[in-house]
Amino acid sequence: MSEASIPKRRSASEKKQLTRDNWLDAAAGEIAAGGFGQLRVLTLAKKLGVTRGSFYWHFRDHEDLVVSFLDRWRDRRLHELQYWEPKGGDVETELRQILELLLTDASRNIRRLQVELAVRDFARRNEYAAELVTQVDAARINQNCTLFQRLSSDPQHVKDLSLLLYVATIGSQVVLTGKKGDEATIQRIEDLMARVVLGQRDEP
Amino acid sequence: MSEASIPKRRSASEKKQLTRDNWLDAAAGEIAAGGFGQLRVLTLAKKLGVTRGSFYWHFRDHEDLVVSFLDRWRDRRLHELQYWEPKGGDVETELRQILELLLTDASRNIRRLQVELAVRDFARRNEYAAELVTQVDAARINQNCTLFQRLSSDPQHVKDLSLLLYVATIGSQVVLTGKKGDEATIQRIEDLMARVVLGQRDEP
DNA sequence: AAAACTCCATACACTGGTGTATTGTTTTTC
DNA sequence: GAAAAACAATACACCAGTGTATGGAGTTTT
Repeated sequence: MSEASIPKRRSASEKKQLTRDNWLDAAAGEIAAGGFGQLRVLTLAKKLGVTRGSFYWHFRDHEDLVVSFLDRWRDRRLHELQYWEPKGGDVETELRQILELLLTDASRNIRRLQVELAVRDFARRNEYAAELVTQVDAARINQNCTLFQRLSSDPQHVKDLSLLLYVATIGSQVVLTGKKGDEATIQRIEDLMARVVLGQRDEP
Repeated sequence: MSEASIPKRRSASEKKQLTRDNWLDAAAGEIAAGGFGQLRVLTLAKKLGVTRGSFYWHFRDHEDLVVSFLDRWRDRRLHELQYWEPKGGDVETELRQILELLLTDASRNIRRLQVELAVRDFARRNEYAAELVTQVDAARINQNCTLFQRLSSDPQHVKDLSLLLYVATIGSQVVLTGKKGDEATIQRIEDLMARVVLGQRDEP
């Protein structure tokens, strides 16, 4: 596999040849909608306007697709963390930024959220997926520690706070599944969370 | 057909006749292990030592099984709430009890937890399941409001606190998926959560 | 004890999905 | 511009699973 390959194909409905990534993108749609259990090669092919003959050229089999998808997901989730570096400012605004990123922004990108929940669910019965999810979780939790270090000097307390923030955001994403009043609710959680965390300023 | 050579009924083990609930219990196992997508009539029958002929006497079809299972789940989750009524005592011990119930206890009962997560996941692509989950969520969140009313006089703040506690517990259950060090981690979240909530005592 | 009811087995028709092999059609590359 | 490589269609063999029809075997009712 040489790099320097500029994918110049965009298949909407015209007859352009597909790439591995096109299949993975299509898979993302299916996974977001129905989870890994509903991921069908046949459906994907139909969606892409080709037959399964194409699929089995790009992928060894169904499992290859799943593993490739998971790998790409992990890589992207880890890579995007570098863009979330705190922009500076005082602790409160920085916290606000992170909260908005984790809660409000995340809840808007429903496709991405659906995929994440699907991966998480799949991880409960798939060793490999579980491993990747663990990596991503650890990286994300670790990410926020740098912020919380400015709130407390106790390293254990810092880790706990970061973890609490993380489980709260994940829980929000699981419970508030795109209903109507969820936007406002998430906003309230965000506010409360900020209040709660700032109330934890060094007092062990 | 020669005269009875192989004992047909309860051939391997002394089996009484099955009831609808037996099938639902078996379904719970499958759902906990693989989610609703992996729920197979054939597998269930094999597990129960019978053939599908039995199933189609107890249930109209596969969907009937799913709906029945969901209904039973909802009923049980709503019903059990009445046993979680606060036993009295001061606010702190009461909060401790609830936290222990929601976090530590819940994480021990992994079968129950697996089913709940599976139902939640299924709810993302099934209207009916989504409706039931919403009911259960609302009931549980409402449950804790009575406690938090003793912490704050602002009804909105009470609801927010209850919601935060709830999403944090759900998030914990999703993230901490039965790994090794999770017991201790959950304990720490429990402590921190208590600290955080008590720190929210009426301060407008 | 015969009838009736309850529960389960067997056999069959059918659907939807995977994977493989072979051939056909585009693009690259030389 | 022809050979080679990349991509896709077609046909096939082959499951795994659902649902139905029907015929039992056990149990209860009359």
